[in-house]
Amino acid sequence: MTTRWLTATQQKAWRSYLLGSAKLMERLDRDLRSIGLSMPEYEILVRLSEAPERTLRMTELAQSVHHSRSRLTHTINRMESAGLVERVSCPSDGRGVLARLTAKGYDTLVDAAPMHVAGVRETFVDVVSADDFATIGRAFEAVAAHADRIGQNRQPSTPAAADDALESGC
Amino acid sequence: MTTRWLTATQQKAWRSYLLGSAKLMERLDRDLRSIGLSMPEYEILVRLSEAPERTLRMTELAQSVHHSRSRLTHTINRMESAGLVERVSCPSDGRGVLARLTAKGYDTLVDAAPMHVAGVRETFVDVVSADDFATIGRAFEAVAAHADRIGQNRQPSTPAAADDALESGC
DNA sequence: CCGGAATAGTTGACAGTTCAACTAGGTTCC
DNA sequence: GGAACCTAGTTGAACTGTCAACTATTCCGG
Repeated sequence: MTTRWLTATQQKAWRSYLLGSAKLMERLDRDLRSIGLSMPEYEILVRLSEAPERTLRMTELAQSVHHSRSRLTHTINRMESAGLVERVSCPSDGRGVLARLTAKGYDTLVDAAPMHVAGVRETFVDVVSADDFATIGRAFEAVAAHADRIGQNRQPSTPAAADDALESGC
Repeated sequence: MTTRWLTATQQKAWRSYLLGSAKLMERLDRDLRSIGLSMPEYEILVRLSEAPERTLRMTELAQSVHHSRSRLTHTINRMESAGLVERVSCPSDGRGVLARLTAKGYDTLVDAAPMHVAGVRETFVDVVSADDFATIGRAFEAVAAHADRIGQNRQPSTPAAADDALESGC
């Protein structure tokens, strides 16, 4: 099968997306770093703050922020050293570990949230129209759902004979 | 000033965006990794392939893929060891270094591109409507442009007194 | 031209992520 | 009730990215 390359317009849109989202994340990360947090850590604080008892099983938390279990272990290690969370062993499952937000962790989130939300607004929400923002939300919801659907039984995506000349690599 | 939190709808859109784009990048990266490349490396190959002589100054290349100069140095080191690019000293500027795509680098790109483009389509372009995709392109173009504009003379974004209670950290 | 400032690129230490291997506690089923 | 298997979480090594410090060259004002 011959490759369906992106049109010039699609390619431009794709590159704008890559660039814009990189700059967006960069800015938000930089903001958070000024108070000693990173984006992934901030998201963990948010998820825990919303959970009953401000506590979640490691695996649930990992799924919720979409990290690997290993990555979460490392991150929680760092956050535990910083006193933001603590580990509690799970009463109902001997294998399980609960991550619980400490008071300090909660305070840190309360400190960080206004700045973070302001950053999200200033660099994103208030930069695009309300309609466009809603469209982005719907579109990426579909992207996430679709990724799950095909994520199951997927072949390694055709090792791909270079059956045609390079046209536009995106 | 009291924080303008995100509405529930905005928050949902924001989280969908975070999740969807994470899954998207994850998939594309995984595809490329099956032939020994990463997203950043792939983008470098593309930029070089499009440049006259398949050659760019390090700094131009860094700006083009939006990496720090340091990051580019490290990445080009790895790619040079892999034989994908080579360094040439710049004739017109004694400080300068040119990165040039090798034949092997070009072949690698020709191999990778069909799979990569197929991945971009399958997980993104063909998942959302053409209109939505165009909207995303325009929106993130604006985000990128705005980030540049405020990136210049920006105060560290108000260290922010926690002047109000936590409502929704995004 | 000479001295200071700016620019190009590299370096090495550190922080964060991934990956594969591992421990340990549950589940199933005969 | 125990063998085989599955799930939860951790570990450590390898890899990637960041940051601040450094070298080398060019630019610019006097």
